[in-house]
Amino acid sequence: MTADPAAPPAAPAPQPTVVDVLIPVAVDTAYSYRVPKGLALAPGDFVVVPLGTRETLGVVWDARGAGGDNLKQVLSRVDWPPVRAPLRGFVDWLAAWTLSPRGMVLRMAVRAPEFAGAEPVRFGLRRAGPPPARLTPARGRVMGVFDAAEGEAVLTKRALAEAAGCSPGVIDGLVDEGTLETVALPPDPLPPAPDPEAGTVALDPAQAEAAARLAERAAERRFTVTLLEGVTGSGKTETYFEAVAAALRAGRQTLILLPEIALTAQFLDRFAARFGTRPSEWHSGVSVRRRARAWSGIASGDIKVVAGARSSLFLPFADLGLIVVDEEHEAAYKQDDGVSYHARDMAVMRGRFEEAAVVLASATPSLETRVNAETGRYGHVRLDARYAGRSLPALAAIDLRRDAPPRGRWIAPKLVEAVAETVAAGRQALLFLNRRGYAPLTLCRSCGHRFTCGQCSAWMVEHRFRGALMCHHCGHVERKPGHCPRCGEVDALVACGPGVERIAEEAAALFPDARQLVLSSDMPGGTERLRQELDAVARGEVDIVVGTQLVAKGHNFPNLTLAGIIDADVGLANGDPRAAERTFQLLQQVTGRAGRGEAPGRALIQTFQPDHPVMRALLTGDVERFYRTEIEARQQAGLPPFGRLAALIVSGTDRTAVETHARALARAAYGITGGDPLALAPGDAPRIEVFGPAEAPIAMIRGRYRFRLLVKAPRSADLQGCLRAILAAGPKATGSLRVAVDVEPQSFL
DNA sequence: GCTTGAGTGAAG
DNA sequence: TTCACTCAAGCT
Repeated sequence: MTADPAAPPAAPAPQPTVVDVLIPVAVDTAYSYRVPKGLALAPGDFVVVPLGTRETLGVVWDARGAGGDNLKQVLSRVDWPPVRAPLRGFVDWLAAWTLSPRGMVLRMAVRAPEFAGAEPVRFGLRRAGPPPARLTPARGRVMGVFDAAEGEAVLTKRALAEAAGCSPGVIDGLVDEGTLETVALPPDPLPPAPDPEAGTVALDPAQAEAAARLAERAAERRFTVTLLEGVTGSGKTETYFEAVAAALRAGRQTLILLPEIALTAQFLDRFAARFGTRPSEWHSGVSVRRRARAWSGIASGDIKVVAGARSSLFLPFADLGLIVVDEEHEAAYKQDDGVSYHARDMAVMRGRFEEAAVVLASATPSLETRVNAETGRYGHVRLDARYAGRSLPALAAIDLRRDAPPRGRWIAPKLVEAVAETVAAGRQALLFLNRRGYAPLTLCRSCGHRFTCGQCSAWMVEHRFRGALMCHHCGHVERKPGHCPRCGEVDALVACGPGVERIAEEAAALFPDARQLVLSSDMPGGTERLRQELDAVARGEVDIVVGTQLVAKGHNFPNLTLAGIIDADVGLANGDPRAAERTFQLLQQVTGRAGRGEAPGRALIQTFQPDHPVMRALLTGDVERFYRTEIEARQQAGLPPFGRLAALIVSGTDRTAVETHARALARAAYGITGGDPLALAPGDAPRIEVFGPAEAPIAMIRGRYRFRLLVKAPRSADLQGCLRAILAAGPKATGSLRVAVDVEPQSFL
């Protein structure tokens, strides 16, 4: 990091002799340090301070005048752009809201510059002396590369080795002989800034009007939140791009938040088509070097648009004018480990601190956001028709009580027929089932033994590709045995029920000539491979896609005309108060994948409950009625956004310890809130209530037992204060036991 | 989060 | 006695 344009001019104000420095570790209070004579420090400055035996990076949080004699001294000031007041305010607020130590929140904001400080200089090679005395064939090829290049060529070692078809060792040898020399390469120039006038996109009148309203918000220098609600394929992205253009024209920066998996080449290319260049990317797949460069570019204000995953919320924007949260209903925006926060809600607050416009975009908004839009807390812009006159897919249910597939098969005859027609027409078909693995249950035909997880008693799911049985609850894996562990019978194990792998097997047998791809989050290769495969589907390299929920996320497959839902009832019965909302959102997104190109699409939904409100809403398109019912149910239950909800999570490796601790914590909570765990009054009760152990079953997640105590409060209650009091009064967690707080998404305004 | 120092227990 | 490990406290 070099020059610092954002730094305040040499302060005329009296220099503080003591500063409070927040350190990116798990402490909540900023520590006071003495300022050495001659060092000018202002709030937001990065500094190096002694902490215990080590030295650590910190940020000046407050510059109070004087005081304290036996304080340690600030070691030095680090020449990076300071953390601006809006980001400092955001860090403080987020820490208070999530009840996390402020240092931990700061950590999320300063993890990147640690890379920046270590940014390595890259070296190149150029010709410096006479050819070597001993000219081997490999050396000759290296010299040939320089001969072929014009003028003073400077090449990286890797590029040179590749061009010459030799190993890097050959090049090192030439450097030793003095034929070549290493020179520092200038840093890559930043990519050109996005140009709001670069691409012309034809918007239809409805889109143009919506775009104008969003652009107006983005051009203002004030905090607003607007819900952009548009059916899948209505051109939401192109519409909010106009808000991005407005922010660019106003000279301010934009952050586009996307669920990690939606950050594909496809999205970046759409952006490039409109703005002439790709946005800066920010997610876990971006290399350290590129992150470091992005961080400084964002801090200096040179980078105007960032497309990123939830961690990009903490980037040091110099002048943030617009935050877009795409697919705002996505559960992936919720961070569960470490500081637990909901990125959509935090985006709203970041916007508030930055005086920026916030746009929440979704085809199926979350209930919280929908209610906030209806009550006028958020603006509401709607796109009701598909772009360019394209129609929504034709939807039909396949009633599994009447039109069931033959025994041992899962794809109903009607759906088989539809897939055959689709593939024959040169189009793509999607078979969707939200269940990973081959079969959710394995049992012994001879003795009836069910394979359950030894750690948490959930069913073990067979994964045939891997030859393993897996517990989706706690991650426990074991090899699939050849015989029954109870009665010893050989070859008696049967797989019950379908998973995506089994559907893929069935589809492969039914359509042997079709090119098929299975997409599931547990497939090897990680997110990078997944991104590539999604792009391959978009390019039409696959006829039949068999996938779990990740195929629903923000992808445009122009040649996909059929969506078949294998089992629409999955997830409706699992006791989660959001089950219906989640299922509706998921199925709406999946069916919406069909017919986004020129050819019309259709969706077939296999279900045992065609009369369920979720199915009715999907089939009739009467979304309003569905939302109405769900919102009323929330209101009745006093759940967000009508009430406030948090969970105290007790976790540990010892089941009994977790249970006793949770009970003790619950007792402390009852003492403070006066709640009765077994007689919960619904609605806006005047006191905070705790759902006790009786209602909160113990779960096992990633090898740890976990107990959730739900704390419910009316909107007006001081939930954070109450949680703090409970934590202070409750027993102290020790050893592997941990107590975390999870504040559920809701509205702040 | 990280370091440190106390405490524990098994091997030497 | 020594090493290897876990655990809890404190860091300005």
